[in-house]
Amino acid sequence: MSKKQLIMETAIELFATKGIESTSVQQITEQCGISKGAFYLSFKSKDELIMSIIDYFMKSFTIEIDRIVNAFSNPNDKLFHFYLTTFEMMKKNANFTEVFIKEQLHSIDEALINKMTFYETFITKTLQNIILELYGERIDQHQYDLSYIIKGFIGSYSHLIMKTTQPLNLKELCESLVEKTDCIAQHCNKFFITEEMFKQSAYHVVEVVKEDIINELQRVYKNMEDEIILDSLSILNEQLNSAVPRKAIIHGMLLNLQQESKCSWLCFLVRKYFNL
Amino acid sequence: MSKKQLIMETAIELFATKGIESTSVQQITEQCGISKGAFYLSFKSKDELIMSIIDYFMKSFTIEIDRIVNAFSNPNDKLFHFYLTTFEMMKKNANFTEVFIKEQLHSIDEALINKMTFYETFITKTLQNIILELYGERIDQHQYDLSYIIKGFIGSYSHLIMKTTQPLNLKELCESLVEKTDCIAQHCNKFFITEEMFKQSAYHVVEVVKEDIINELQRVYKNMEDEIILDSLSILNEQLNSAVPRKAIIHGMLLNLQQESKCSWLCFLVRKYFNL
DNA sequence: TATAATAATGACTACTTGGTCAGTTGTCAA
DNA sequence: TTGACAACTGACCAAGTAGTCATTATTATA
Repeated sequence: MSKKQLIMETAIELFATKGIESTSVQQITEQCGISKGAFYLSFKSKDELIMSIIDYFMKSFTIEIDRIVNAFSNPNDKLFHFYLTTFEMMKKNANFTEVFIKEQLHSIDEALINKMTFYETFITKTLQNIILELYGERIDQHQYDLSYIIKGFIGSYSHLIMKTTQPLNLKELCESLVEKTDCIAQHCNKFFITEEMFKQSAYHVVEVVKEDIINELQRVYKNMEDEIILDSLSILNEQLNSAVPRKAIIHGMLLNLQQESKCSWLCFLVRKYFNL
Repeated sequence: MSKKQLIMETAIELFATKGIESTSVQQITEQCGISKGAFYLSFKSKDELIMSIIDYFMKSFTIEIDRIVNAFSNPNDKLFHFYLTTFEMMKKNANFTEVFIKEQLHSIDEALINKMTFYETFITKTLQNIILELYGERIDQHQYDLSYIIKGFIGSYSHLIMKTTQPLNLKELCESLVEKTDCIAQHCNKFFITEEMFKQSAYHVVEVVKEDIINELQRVYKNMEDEIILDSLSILNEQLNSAVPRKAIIHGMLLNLQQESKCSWLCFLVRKYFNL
């Protein structure tokens, strides 16, 4: 395990029990068994550590949701696995989830807020797509309420998951939630949230821009050694800067890269950018 | 406005924007236009201030929920007003709600945790009673899921209420939520939360004990001047310590006291204690 | 083995925090 | 006008904070 990872994991543990503000860098380094100076070799500030942790988990979560939703064609399965993946990720990263639920992070860097908006918007968008696929025209203006209701289910039951020590049958839970979602979509007539309200409160238009991809590409490039991976990254870079990018080449390069977990986020961005 | 109230209100405002931990006593006193010393005349520590704020709002909320639910006999109205009162209280105390949502308060005094448990349990119990009155036998084991679902609705839509600046028709929202609650209660078959799971995670048996009432009574007594109120408190005290308390007398004293808002919590405790 | 390069240390600084307390101010009855 | 009392002040303290940097240890290379 790299020093960076050690610090992040230790920090999450401490954050979860004592809160972010009340955990000092000193305590983190003591728990890690390293010196204070060593900490500042990995992160240039405490804020950067916090940012990194949040960014890391939000990326994993976003990638995983995207992967699992695309893995199923039946919209019913999509909804089921949207629930299931969410709960599983929360349970797997219980410590982080706890921190995240507890501290809605005031202030902190504006860059982080923008990133968070991106992640949140993407997940909301994914959920909206599932709802529309599932219920289509029929649902009409109900779709925005449904989105809130689904998030309400997740919020409420996630508390249960975090609290309980006994093992839970998450699949059973998700099946019951799909039933309940269906039930509301089929039988309810009164809606409250209008399109305008929804967009104002939850739906920021966030586009992947070429610059983000190039940045991520350069970041990844530095940490790679395998020749095919490096070459794939170069070719991808050429295609990105080309006036007429060829989708087949990009597609192939993504297949090359998807073996490497460090490239997941890059692949995600590229797929969204080219609608692949 | 008393100095105590000034400090509390100023603190809530600052807490809401910067977070509890990041707000210093210095900043609070500066904003109030008082000295640091003056702060410590009203509160013996920052923690006590935090405790007082939370306690104050949770008391108000608990009393209000209890009042409004008892004001209606039709269980459908009860559920509607449970939703409505919750949202209205949240909106009215938006700043506090924000702090409360954002910071799930790690550590802090054990006494506070016990108090919170009491408030939460009482509200959960109230909600369970409404559910049982509404759906009775029919609902059977679904009742625990329903409780989680209702709380999920509240959690999710409260975010909307806090975010949006435009005025919302809360009654319309609550009607739609009652419809959705009904819908799930009537049509869904799959339940997830068992009685055991529910009790373990959310339902602590909390009894009002005589000692709590006596403490509250003495606290209130010191701050009163009206003769009838003072006498009513004395009589209530006698009845509490009597071997055979007479409900009619207690009932009458509560009627005397209920004019005085400072006695609300005392009245609430007494009513729960004697099942009035 | 000698040398260069990198990794890691922890005493240190500059600053903020919650909390105290000797002293000042204001009030009001005698 | 006096004096007693409470309300209030803010310099001060000990403890803790994030972050730095001269120094030392470790490793890789020649």
